[in-house]
Amino acid sequence: MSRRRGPVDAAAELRRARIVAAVRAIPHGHVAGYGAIAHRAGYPRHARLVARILGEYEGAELPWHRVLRADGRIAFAEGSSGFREQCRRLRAEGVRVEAGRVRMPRAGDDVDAAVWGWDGAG
DNA sequence: ATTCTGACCGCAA
DNA sequence: GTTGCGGCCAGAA
Repeated sequence: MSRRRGPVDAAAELRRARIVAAVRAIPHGHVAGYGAIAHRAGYPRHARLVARILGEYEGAELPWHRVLRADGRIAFAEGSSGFREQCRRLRAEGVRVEAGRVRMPRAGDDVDAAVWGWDGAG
């Protein structure tokens, strides 16, 4: 293949691998923000890259549904198939979703506190 | 190189 | 609570 094997591709693959690993590390029944995942993967300010990568893994074995926006809202447009699917999967593992959003501690102050923050259902 | 896009983020009003 | 806007950065055209 004529696929480039240079350092740029290598770096991109590493980013992808680290981000996927961070997503897989989210415990069952918990959620995390795009930015938090990026930060934890070692790439702060790469929230949009996380979103992009999740899209590539659509359907693959990856708990993509546990990734939400920083404010706890589902990133898909309300009513879209993606929105409904994510909502369904979250509820299936006991996460409380109200009006397309999950209660999350505020990101920004203490990143670590926000990373695996969950809805507090119980 | 330049331009456009996006499952985003933070802050201000 | 909401909306708007600038900032952010990798990928694709």
